[in-house]
Amino acid sequence: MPPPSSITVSLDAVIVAVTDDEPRLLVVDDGPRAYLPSAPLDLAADPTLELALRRGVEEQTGLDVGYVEQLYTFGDRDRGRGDPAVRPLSVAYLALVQESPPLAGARWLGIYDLLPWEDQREHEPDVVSELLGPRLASWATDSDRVERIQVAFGPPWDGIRVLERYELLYEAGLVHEHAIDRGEEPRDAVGTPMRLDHRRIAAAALARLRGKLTYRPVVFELLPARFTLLELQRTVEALAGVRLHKQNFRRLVERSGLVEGTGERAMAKGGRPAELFRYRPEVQLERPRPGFGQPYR
Amino acid sequence: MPPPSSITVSLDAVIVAVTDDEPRLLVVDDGPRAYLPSAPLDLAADPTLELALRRGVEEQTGLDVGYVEQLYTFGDRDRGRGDPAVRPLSVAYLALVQESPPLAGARWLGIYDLLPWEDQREHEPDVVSELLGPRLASWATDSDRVERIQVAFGPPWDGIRVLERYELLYEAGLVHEHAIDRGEEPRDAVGTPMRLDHRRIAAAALARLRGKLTYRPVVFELLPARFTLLELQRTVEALAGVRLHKQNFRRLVERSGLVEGTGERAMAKGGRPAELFRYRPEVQLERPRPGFGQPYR
DNA sequence: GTTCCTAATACTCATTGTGAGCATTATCCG
DNA sequence: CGGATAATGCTCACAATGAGTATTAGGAAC
Repeated sequence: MPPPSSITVSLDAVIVAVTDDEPRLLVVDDGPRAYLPSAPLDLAADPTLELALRRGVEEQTGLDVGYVEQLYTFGDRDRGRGDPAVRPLSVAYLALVQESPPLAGARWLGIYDLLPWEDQREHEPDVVSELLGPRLASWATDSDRVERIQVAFGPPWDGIRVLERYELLYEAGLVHEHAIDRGEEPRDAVGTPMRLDHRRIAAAALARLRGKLTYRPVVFELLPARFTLLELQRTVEALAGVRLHKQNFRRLVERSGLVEGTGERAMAKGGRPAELFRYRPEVQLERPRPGFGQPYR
Repeated sequence: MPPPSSITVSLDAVIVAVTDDEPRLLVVDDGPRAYLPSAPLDLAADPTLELALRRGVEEQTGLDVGYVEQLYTFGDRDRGRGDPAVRPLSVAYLALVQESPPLAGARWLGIYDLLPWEDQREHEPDVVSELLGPRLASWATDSDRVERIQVAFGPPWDGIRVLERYELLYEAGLVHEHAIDRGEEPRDAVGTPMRLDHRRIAAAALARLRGKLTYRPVVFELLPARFTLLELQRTVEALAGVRLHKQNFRRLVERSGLVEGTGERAMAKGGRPAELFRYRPEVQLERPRPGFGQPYR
């Protein structure tokens, strides 16, 4: 097999929304496994990488994404399974939107369908301890593996280590891509697989998002202009993958200056009606790193 | 001018060390302005991007870098000034090392020579308020600019917004690259310029490093195996660009579990001899985000 | 219209963490 | 021996955090 003789650059987008307290990302169907919206870099048409991405996403999904940030560039030799004469380079972006119906061919897919172990909001049927725990334990044949598992999966659980966890599960053969990449028959594994390394890219995106949440007011990109504090909390929880203590969350949010009450109240759905709040962009002028820094258990 | 017909991918490295309480980066001299060590991606020889980078750095500077992490990919049309038929794509990496003498042609350059306004450790001749303040003020002709300046330069000062500040100064014409990029004669501007957009890349690296400092034990990559708490503090201060309260810093560090005392003491240089400490990697097994989270004024 | 149910909001409280200093101790240099 | 210079120890007021308990306001069931 000759070495690759040319490079292709594609822009791949992890477009995230949170609906019904579930974080989702936009995928495109083609064949057995979904993939991320993607655009080849058009040297003539695209003055910047970000514009190339926006154009591609628009064409492929009909979405006009607002907040966009570059995530990571993937370019390892073994990442593709396509033409060996071409080396695919993928510049991945993270975009945040509010969910809207996409063009035919595209659809929203729950991030925790891809990465079920990342959802630690409910303790009951914990994928980690029930399913992965035993299998990881039997894979952990040396102290290095034992330690990596402990760092990645805790305790203490560190929400930000999404990519570390995915890569560990890949190595341990507990995600389908492991088998697929080596042409084997996929055996029992966890979560919905995607094409190529797109699930890894999604993991990188979730990691970045969880990190950013703590020091930049990015959640508001995912929320409507007005929202209740509980909606805000549920959205943060959905992304962080953990439950928060309601009263303490409210306390923090209110004194953080991130939001301000409008006098209006939301129609009650089951209980006392809540006040509607809106994001206060001026917070950026007042505090150094406005965000939802860690816990609030 | 025809559109570019081919893509070149280069790997650029921001290699950082801290010596004499000054953060430095490794640059290569060639012509009037220095540039970052860089390697073209060799499709045949390099299985992964990171390996390509390591190979390139080795060849160009003789350095074997340890800690490496991908930073950002730059690929905008206007970033080069070279052959218009080629679109340069640069995948930038951040590497952390302890300073050692490089090959001829390469040398260490103080990061705050590049970005003087980022050093807020001494208040006296503050580049921001003295020099940049007035010039930015006269550039701030609309409320959007006023606000961006306020967010970027504070108060409150946010150490992490390095890139924002550089880009603002670029737009305001206060760094040499602004003039150079448009073929004008460089007029009065601040800091040592670099080739192409390499100073911007350095700014991105410093931003990343400052962020990472707060939640991962990366400083220890820059320190010898044994160090005093003051050396640790000075290194953190050098990177963060701010002074910290000594006793409080010690308190935090000691109870963080990041380090442990060896019984040894450093030879005194002026005062009571300090105990030598070493990094405790096990901290990763115990605490979720071990680092030097924010202030400690 | 009472009674329940559910969620929003208000408050309390013990504990820990932070920002600022003062005090004491150990070496080196004259 | 008397500074000068750091390293270390300790205190203190105040803010932030983790966990609860208590109260209030609508909608729906009876």
